[in-house]
Amino acid sequence: MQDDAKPAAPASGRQYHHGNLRAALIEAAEAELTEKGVEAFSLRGVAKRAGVSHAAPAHHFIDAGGLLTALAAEGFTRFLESMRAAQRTAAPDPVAQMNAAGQGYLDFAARSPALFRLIFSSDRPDFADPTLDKAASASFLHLVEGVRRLRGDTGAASLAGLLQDESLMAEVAGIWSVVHGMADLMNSGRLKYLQGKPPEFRQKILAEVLRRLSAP
Amino acid sequence: MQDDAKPAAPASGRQYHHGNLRAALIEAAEAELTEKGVEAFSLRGVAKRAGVSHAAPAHHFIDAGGLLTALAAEGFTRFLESMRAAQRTAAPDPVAQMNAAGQGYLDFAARSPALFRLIFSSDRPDFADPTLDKAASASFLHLVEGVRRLRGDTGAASLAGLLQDESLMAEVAGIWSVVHGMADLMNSGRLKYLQGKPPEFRQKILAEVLRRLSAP
DNA sequence: CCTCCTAACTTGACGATGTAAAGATACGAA
DNA sequence: TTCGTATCTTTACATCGTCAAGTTAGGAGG
Repeated sequence: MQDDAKPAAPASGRQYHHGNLRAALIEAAEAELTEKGVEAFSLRGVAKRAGVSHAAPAHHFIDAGGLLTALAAEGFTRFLESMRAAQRTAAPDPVAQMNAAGQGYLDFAARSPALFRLIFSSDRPDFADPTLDKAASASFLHLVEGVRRLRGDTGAASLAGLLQDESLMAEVAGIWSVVHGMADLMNSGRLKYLQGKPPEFRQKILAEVLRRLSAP
Repeated sequence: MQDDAKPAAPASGRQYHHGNLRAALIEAAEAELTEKGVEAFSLRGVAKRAGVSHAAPAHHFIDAGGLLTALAAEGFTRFLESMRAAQRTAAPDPVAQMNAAGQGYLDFAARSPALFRLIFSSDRPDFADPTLDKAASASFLHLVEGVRRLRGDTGAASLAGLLQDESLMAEVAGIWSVVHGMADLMNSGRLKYLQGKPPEFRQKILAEVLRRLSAP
């Protein structure tokens, strides 16, 4: 009889203490999100997936938005990791790195469309939440640093200082906009033309656009 | 006694025949959307706004998605008109025209954020609907024509022909991506930096990006 | 003018949803 | 061993979208 394994699922029937319900709920929430989409997401459906009663989530998250907030934080972490992973396989020069980051951005959107929509186009996550705010800011800072290397800006700088550099932020806004726009249009299916094409195609377009944007 | 005015609201209490409920529902739906957002949109709330029973919409739209589909079609029409309006006040050369179209794009997103999210980031409207498809395609074609003028492409061409022009479509995808990305990031509040700035600021960024993208 | 057909709208009901309140259980400290 | 408390279940309620059946009114045909 499963003695010390802290079984995630009861051997028969139910058990009161799940052991690690919070993490299980976040995992179930992602499955629910992937299958139903952000707009049809159901908290009771998540509970069912995790094998607990429909009111169990309330003890780990204040409400449905709270669960989606936690999931969004996890989403941003994976989003950043997707960019980093792509950059690891690329040449070390700033242009190649920025290009790879963009590819990682698009990869994430293609691989986790529901999560992408949750973190970029939903009102439900609470961005005042410290955990989510930290995860989102980390992604933003990663982009800013990439642009700084692109411009040859050297040395460390405070976040407040970076935000006041109008020239830098204008370039950040421009570059982020292209990449995000392409990802979002692909993801929502509004740019049907991009959908049928192989990944190399969007890569070529993105590379060309970034090349023009980062030209002196 | 209001004889031929076809009053939209009953003089006292309710009346069975509204007269023009379909249009009134679409109008009410936009108000509901603006106040509650796409994700908290309620069909019963729309009915209440229009002053009819909760089941009345069913006789004009198959379901909630049907109403949102009609509203999305109207949204695309206004979206296109917003671009056209901005272009009318601009110089006639292709570059200025494309710039103005981009400004109209951003203006629409800023003025009608809920409608913008409905037409670009929601699964609820049914894009297989002929009316919505026509409205969405009109906006897309408008963009393609603008890019063609930018490239100096002359003469008429079939839609099928344009879609097969890889070089053209790549440029369309690039330009649309920047403008859309900037609009979406502003709209969702994910690029906080852009939010506080005056409209002229985003105009300058967009103009600079478009200039680089349309350079030979 | 009257009748009646039918579209337009209301009423009532159903299952599903999010969340609050109260009860049940089991872990862990004393 | 006892007991406090965190964890989870059960029950309950308001609200949601949608279906079915009933009610009203506008208009065509006599």
